[in-house]
Amino acid sequence: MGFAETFKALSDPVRREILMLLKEKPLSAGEIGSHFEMTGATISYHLNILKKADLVTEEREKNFIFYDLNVSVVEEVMLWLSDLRGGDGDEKRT
Amino acid sequence: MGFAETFKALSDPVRREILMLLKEKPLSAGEIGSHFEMTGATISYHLNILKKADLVTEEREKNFIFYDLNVSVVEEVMLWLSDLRGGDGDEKRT
DNA sequence: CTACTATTTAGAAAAACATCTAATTAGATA
DNA sequence: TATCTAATTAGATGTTTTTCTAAATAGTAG
Repeated sequence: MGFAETFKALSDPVRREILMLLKEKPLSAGEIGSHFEMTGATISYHLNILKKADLVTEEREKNFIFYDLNVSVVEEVMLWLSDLRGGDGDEKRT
Repeated sequence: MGFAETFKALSDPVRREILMLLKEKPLSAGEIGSHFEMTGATISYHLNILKKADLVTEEREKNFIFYDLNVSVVEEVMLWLSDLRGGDGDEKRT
């Protein structure tokens, strides 16, 4: 997978907002798009980046494609940060 | 501060490696540079981005400038991710 | 099969980024 | 003060990113 891709994906405000929307429930590309002042093509571009980073999954249903947050990758990032922070849980002892 | 700056800073592999080096102990710009195949100017550029994102602090000592990891910002990012993941700790109940 | 709807792909253009070399600053020491 | 060392700033350049419009795909429904 690679943290490069993941952090790159997380580094854009639009993509972070998309993820926050998906936190509530899966949404179609169109529904996601309606939250932004951007063309569908641009939304598609961002969704593709999120998909490549494995931060979202997609599922086709009828004429729509629903996107959903992939929590496990979010947790991997948290682990990386946890490692960076030092130790990996609640540091208490010397 | 803004997550935009922070995630952008984290999105580069060189900068992530710098942070990992600083996790162990504070280092001078020169010491950091010696870990990479890059000019000092480029390292300085990256350090500046990390500094603007508040991910590192700097401290002058004699002729050197020592950089250190700022753990508290790392923790803020973890909180954001935690929120994204849903709930904020160990989800257990329905 | 045709037409409609949802979404993606292609190509272009502007802005941001990462890197280099050369020049500059700031502090330390002779 | 002159010079040496550590690091930053300036300016240039090639690459990547974000965004758009227009065209293509894919699946639905008549």
